[in-house]
Amino acid sequence: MTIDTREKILHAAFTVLSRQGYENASIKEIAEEAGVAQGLVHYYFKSKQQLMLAVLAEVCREMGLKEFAGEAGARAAFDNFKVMLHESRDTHALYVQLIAVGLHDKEVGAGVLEFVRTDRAHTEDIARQVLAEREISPAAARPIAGVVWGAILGIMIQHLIDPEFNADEAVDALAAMSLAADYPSNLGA
Amino acid sequence: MTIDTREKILHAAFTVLSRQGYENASIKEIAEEAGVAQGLVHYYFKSKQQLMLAVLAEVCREMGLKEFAGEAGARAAFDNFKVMLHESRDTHALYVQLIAVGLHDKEVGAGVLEFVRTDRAHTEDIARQVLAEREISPAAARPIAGVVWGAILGIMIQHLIDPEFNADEAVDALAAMSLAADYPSNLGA
DNA sequence: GTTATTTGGTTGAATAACCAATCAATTTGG
DNA sequence: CCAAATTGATTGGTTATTCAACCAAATAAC
Repeated sequence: MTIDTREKILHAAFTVLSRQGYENASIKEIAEEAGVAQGLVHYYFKSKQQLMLAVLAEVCREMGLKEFAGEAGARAAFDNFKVMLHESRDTHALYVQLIAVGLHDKEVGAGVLEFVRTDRAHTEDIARQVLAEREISPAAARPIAGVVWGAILGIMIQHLIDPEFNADEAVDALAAMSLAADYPSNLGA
Repeated sequence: MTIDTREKILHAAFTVLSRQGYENASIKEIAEEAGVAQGLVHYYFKSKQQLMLAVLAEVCREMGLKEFAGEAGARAAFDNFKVMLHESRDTHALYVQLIAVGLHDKEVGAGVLEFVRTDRAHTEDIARQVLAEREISPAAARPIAGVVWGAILGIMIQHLIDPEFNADEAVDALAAMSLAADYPSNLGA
């Protein structure tokens, strides 16, 4: 039974962190959740911060990028996001947590930044394709990606915070707004 | 010299929190920053959580709502946000911090939620006015507010995280997208 | 007008709990 | 038999919170 112990600890860390938040998550509790002695956590991760970075990598992987292309792809991506909103609540909560930690922790911040840039670049690609399909200058792709990616994050956060927030209709509105026929006419000047 | 001591502590808490983040901000350090004995902090705020709530109120006040109305007001609000992005960096960082804390702290979460709802409702008002000016059904105001408010938060976060992110162009794009002439034709069904 | 007394503000040391990290000892598996 | 994996007690430090003592100024008593 070689169920990777490291994996077990990592998963326990994920669970405890998303349940209790960063500041009340102790190594002791993570070890307990994993059903393992305290010392073992430091055997696999030399510091709590290293463990955090490993969890961050795991979170990024779980939110990982599927491939979408063109306007049809954009619509598929929005639909996919609607599903994720309900299925990956814990992952999203942990993600927001890590963004906050990253604001004051250099290493975590660097990891978060890298993921954000990659993900936003992916959004920008799709935007560029949509613009190309409509034979519009691709100059607007970057600002649009900033808006759309930001709106997705913002909707995710509202969905986490507010049980009455209707995330689905917001995503639909975002899709409509970002795929409206003529919106970029006054953009990319 | 009756400079309100409570105020002094509150301000010190704001400073230390936005400088070091929630999890490394100790009462001791806040007291030092305020130039005051440790015990005094608990004299004015019976627990660290109470202090957090007071700081949250202060943060909400500083991000507080100016009044805007109609499409002209919407444009003014976007411009105002562009200024705030650069002037209120600390406040915004602390805000994100508190959102994350609120995910696992009931009281802070309630405070954050209240502010979010108020602020989003304000956005919804403006949206409704813009729709009215164009004689379009106001049904779309709520989802649009979810998107625009979320995008603002998302842009704020990107601006905090990524020094190379061009927040101004993103805000301009958001303004263009949300004020485009015909975007809501397929919304509010 | 000059002592007491009370009050609210302030101090810093003490408490008790908790934490990440270390490490010597033990177990397990090849 | 050895090396890797695992244990749990220990260490050194930090934390929020409590508390008895102290101070200054205001109020009351004489």
